[in-house]
Amino acid sequence: MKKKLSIVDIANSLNISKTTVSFILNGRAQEKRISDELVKRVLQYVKEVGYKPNSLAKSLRTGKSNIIGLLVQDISNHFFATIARRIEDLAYQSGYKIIYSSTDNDTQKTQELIAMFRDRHVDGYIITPPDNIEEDISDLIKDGFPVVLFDRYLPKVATDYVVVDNLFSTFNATQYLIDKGHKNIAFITYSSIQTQMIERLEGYDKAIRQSKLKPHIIEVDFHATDQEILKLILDFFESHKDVDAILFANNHLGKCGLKATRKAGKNVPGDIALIAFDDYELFELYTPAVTAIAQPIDEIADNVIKLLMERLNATTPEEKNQHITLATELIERDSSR
Amino acid sequence: MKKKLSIVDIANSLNISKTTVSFILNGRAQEKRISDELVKRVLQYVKEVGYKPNSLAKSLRTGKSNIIGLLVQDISNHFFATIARRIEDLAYQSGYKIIYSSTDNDTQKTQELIAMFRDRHVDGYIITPPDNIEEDISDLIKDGFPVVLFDRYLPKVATDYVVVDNLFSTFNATQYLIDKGHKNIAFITYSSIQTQMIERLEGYDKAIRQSKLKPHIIEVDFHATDQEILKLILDFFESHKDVDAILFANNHLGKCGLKATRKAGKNVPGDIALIAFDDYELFELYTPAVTAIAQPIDEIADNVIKLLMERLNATTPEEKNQHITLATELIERDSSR
DNA sequence: TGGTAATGCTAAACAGGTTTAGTAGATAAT
DNA sequence: ATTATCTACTAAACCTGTTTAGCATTACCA
Repeated sequence: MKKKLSIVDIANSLNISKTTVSFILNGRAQEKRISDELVKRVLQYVKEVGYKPNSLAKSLRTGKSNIIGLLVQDISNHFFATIARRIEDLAYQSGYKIIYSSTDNDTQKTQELIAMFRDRHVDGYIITPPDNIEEDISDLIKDGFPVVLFDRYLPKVATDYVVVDNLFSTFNATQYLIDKGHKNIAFITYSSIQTQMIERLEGYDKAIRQSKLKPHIIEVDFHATDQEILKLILDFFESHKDVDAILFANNHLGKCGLKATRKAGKNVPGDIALIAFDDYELFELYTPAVTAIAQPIDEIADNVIKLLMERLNATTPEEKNQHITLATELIERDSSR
Repeated sequence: MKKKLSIVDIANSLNISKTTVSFILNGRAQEKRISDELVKRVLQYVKEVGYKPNSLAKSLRTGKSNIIGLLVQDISNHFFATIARRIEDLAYQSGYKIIYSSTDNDTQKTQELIAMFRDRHVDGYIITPPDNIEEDISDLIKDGFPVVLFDRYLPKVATDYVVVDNLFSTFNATQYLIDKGHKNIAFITYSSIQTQMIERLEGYDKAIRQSKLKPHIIEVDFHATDQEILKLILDFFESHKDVDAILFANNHLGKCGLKATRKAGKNVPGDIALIAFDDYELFELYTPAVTAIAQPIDEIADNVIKLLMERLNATTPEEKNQHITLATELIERDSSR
């Protein structure tokens, strides 16, 4: 176990001061009038012995870490995992590392994670906020940290965020079902006060109202198990034999819905048409293939990183917040024909 | 933006030395003979003002970070995402945080990530090693860092690891197909020198040989796109009309295989029986439901953390390595009946 | 009563960088 | 000749903790 080199070792070996080494390694040689000859000697030697500055010491002094904290609802969910993966790659290209963790939509856990990130001096935050986290996010912003939210936003907190046009997405999908002649269209969602869920409900509601149809809304508790969701849907089928189409508010509910329709022996789309929010590998291969509202995953990640990088590179704190709303795409497959 | 408190602020406010504060906060009060009365006062005050020690400074001095570095092949893959998620939860319970990143099976990227982890003073490593990473892992171990591998191992490097019984898994699945009367069983795998892939191939090969059947092996390049894999399989169908069963070496190949059989218009399991390695949500809902070799995801995560914690808590470096091999389960569904 | 031990606490060094303030010597300006 | 300016560096402070070594007191014992 060879001992790690420190900047002092480098300075001593070259008989110069560590200050000089530090200036050179941080590209401030010109500014500090270090001779080109010495700069060359130092860089050469540093490369030769493979010296890497200790980033803890660096962060301790500068307060910067080149690390971005990413908090997603659940990293084992395909939607978040894919976005996280792309954000990781993009950040890496800009010289930033990512630390990520899952919030589980749990406020307390999220608070602890934010505390840990602060403690670790992360330079910026990317968050899918759970409920009641407004104050913690506000504190971050007040203390000057760049924060970008995505998937949903906090109406009471002024931040940058990237979302999709949820209202139009479900409005459009519902209208599509209406145009196909469906009269009793149900909407299965989580009971949630998060913006994305509220907007999706509103989109459905708007289309239903416009056509003067009767709304059928099932709200599932966020903590319900798959079994419970399944039962809820089956019971709904039992009590609403006339329902001829269902729109699911996210991919997990969609998956449970597929199991339920199968279990109920319903013919899709003959007895009942289905549309899910969030496309999913499963949906293309399912029989029948499932129509889905696809979110632009790559674009979401690209814009999140873009906003964050702008803030990180800004010399003066930008007052104005940027809100990016991306379009979704209704991918028509057999389950709704 | 209120300035963060430091240990000096605490010490000054209480008119005592920061050494005392440090001892108390690290539970060394008894050992250092600090009076109970003072301990109480300090703890009370610290709690009151919400002081949290700066962990960068702490890590800088102690060399410990309470962070575990987790390197998986691809965090957007369901198998790894689920394991990562559980490892995160378990580590959290033991007071450790996780930093994770995807290796992409890319040796250079992995080397850079290991360097970054070292730099950040992570206390231990959990890795699914890519090819040619033996030296870097050996260096970690030589330098005294706890390292646990999973999913695969490095025959030339003495480490702890957690794997599944790959050989028996594919042997068993192949034998199962043979017992069902299949005569021309193909095995689709990646051309890989990684232990898990080699063992899976061996298991298939052993069963085929024992029954004196003819092996049909398709090796796909790791970097092949889904389109290329699809084409490869379709071409294989074209040139091997007699194949009546396929065993896929992992879940991704399984998914491509499903698309291919559908595209080729094959009847499953009538024309061809299918078994995939790694269970997958998709497989249960597919028509017909896909038989799969399920890995014990939770158990893998549990054992990985167990081994790592043992090393982290050990006072003397343990010489002996622990190798844990877990059983898989063949989940029989319609695609192989 | 003098020496040892225990008690309760602290000054200073340290980890490894960055940054501020400044210095010695050469050159230019007055 | 003296002062100002520039060049090329550097000493020391700083970031915020932990750890080592040690210093007054008081207590104990022969």
